[in-house]
Amino acid sequence: MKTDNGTHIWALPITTPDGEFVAHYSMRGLCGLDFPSLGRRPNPRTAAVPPPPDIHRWHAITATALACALQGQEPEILPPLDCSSGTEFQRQVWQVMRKIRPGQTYSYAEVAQKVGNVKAVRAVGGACGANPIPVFVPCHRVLAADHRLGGFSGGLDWKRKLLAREGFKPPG
DNA sequence: TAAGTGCGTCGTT
DNA sequence: AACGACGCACTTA
Repeated sequence: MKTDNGTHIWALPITTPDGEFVAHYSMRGLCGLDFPSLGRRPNPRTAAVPPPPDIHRWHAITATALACALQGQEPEILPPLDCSSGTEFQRQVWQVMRKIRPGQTYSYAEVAQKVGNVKAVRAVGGACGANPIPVFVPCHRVLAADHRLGGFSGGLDWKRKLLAREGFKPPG
């Protein structure tokens, strides 16, 4: 597969107890993660170009890290993350999210404050939705100010599930 | 309390 | 110029 700028992207599956995720890699690192699709499963054999050794190595790390994260634990090591698809603002937001520990949550407003633009609350929501690497860039730990869930591009069920596995207690 | 409306504000397309 | 994974103030029931 290729992107518009001609860069190769490799898609490799990861089987977990929660279904088959798909990890996407550029030469720079992990650049995307898809939740299990309930539809037809992708065929990993359709890659036109065989993945370079680096990517095999990263993929092994990703698989381990994902298994760990799905149990609510913080992975010891991650593959390099390629966030180059994002704008400057989005990368700032994603960077802030990466500092949120499992079970800890921020509000969209708090993230906006962390990036130094308290008024960009709604834009933060947009940046969360544009996050290409959910789970590892934990946008599921960003909630509405009233502690409701807000949204989740992967589906609110996943947001609930990920938070629950981290021990987060939703307000009664 | 709960639910609904209106609006400011910002980044992205 | 239009649209949101927001947040707040402010009605209504």
